[in-house]
Amino acid sequence: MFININLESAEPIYIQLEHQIIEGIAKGKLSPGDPLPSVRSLASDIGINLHTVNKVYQLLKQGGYIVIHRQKGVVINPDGPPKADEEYKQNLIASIHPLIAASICRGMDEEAFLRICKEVFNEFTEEGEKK
Amino acid sequence: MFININLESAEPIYIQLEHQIIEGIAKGKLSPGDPLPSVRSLASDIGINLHTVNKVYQLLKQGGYIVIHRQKGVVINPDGPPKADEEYKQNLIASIHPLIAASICRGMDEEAFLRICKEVFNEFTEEGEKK
DNA sequence: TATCTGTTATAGTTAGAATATAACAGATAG
DNA sequence: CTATCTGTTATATTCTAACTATAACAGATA
Repeated sequence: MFININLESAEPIYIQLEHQIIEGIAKGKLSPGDPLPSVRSLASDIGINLHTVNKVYQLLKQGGYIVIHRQKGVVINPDGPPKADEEYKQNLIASIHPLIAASICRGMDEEAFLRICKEVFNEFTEEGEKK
Repeated sequence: MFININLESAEPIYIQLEHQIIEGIAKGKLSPGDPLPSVRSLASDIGINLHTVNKVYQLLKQGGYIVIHRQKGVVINPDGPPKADEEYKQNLIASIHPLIAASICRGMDEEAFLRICKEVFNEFTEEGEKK
């Protein structure tokens, strides 16, 4: 796997892991139908507890990113994650809100902020091409 | 004050308070030089502990949003917060990164994401006009 | 039968968040 | 001078989240 956990980070391990798997999907490193390691193997792989991995899998399942076949294993949702609905967008706005407020305070205008967003988008679409 | 804390939220009180003050600055409700309540009065105002308020003031001071005159009180930084530097932008990118990854997974394209950002920006610039 | 899967249960440690109470030093108003 | 305000520091406690550890269970598979 491409997982890289920073145990010193203030960001909880399970959040780091969740983000990296979601980013793996966004970049096309993980495609619908692809298998994910078992909770035990992934846990020993990155040197953490299996419960932490299980927690992440539950969150990803809840988010529609993965499907869990009880005794088969974990698979990236063959249908892909559900499309962004109104609830998702509201949460997204709530997350972006404080970032934009701080950026405005620090003298960034809309254009500068959007440029940064575009850069991040390019990072994903470019790496999607590579594969 | 315009502060509104949700004690039931999973988001820590001190984060909520910090965000709301920063948003107050971004919207022009708080202008450079404006005084902020003392840690004790604001704490009793919103029904929380003075140490929680003090923690927020320390964070805001560290971020350059406010200036603390030991026995006078707390004031919005007369020079305004420092401009966004490279470090700030890197942190901003790190914060936006997982949001964009999740949005891509959920079928949002760059245009849809930028539109939401623009909406949030309008919320600030519009309210800035009101004042 | 042995081994793998996710799942559940229980218990422990550690750290962060929030509160409570108290005290200190400098400034200010009476 | 005294009383009161300011931010600041210290100490202690409570509660929860995050993480780990060990064990067991049920279903599937080789």
